[in-house]
Amino acid sequence: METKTFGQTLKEIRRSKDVTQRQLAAAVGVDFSYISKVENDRMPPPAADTIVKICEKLGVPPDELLAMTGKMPTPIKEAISENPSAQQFLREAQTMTLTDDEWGTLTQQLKKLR
Amino acid sequence: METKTFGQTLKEIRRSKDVTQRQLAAAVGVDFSYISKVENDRMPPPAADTIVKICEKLGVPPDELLAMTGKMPTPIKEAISENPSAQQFLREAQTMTLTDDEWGTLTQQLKKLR
DNA sequence: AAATGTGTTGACACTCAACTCAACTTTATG
DNA sequence: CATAAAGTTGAGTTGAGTGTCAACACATTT
Repeated sequence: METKTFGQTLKEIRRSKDVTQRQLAAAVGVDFSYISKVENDRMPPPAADTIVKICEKLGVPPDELLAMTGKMPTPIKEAISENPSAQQFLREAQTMTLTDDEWGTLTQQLKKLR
Repeated sequence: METKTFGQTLKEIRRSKDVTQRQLAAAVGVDFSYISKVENDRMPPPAADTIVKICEKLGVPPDELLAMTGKMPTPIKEAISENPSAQQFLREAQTMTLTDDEWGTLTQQLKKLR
């Protein structure tokens, strides 16, 4: 399973939207040379919040790119940090080492809560 | 609700176990003066992994101290980072801004999975 | 009182992520 | 070809996090 890198993926999305590195960088608030390096995997992926901004400019949901990096946007991290119940949940979950399917089940049950 | 600080809590636990700052520091692998500062809240709480080591030496579960800091130990963070399904779950959870009770419910359902 | 054990403080150091800046090269356009 | 736009590269910067080191102070023991 040859998986695309973060940089390759970003480059493809950006090009498909006909956006230059400079345009993207300006919209996001970083230097364009940084975008170049990220796209060529000469630097690790940007901070989660920067990824979110990138996806906003490119008009795509951030989920795919975020998932590739294993990073979580600040709002989510804060929500967890401030919530002992959530932390408790995560510690339990980790000791159980859930499968993907099990996480899916939980996501379903999550939606049923409302 | 006057909440105890991290430093106060740590100091109490350490003293209750009759351990000196130097003993604790040596066991954990940090300078004893650092322990002093943390206990007096002159520095922010240590990294999550250091907190875990501290609790090991003191023979208490790390949950309480970890919860006070809103930090997550490396193993848990990695488990999430490597798992897109878990991230998906957390993003959903965050957009819903769950209550404590709802987190509790999920923790129950989590246990029922096995 | 001297020595030893314990705790406190101020200043400084080290690491890493996440970038920026300046110079250069490559590609597209008139 | 000339010019400009777009992309690449190496070196340096910045802030947050996580501590260290040396000096001192206080308490206890011998």
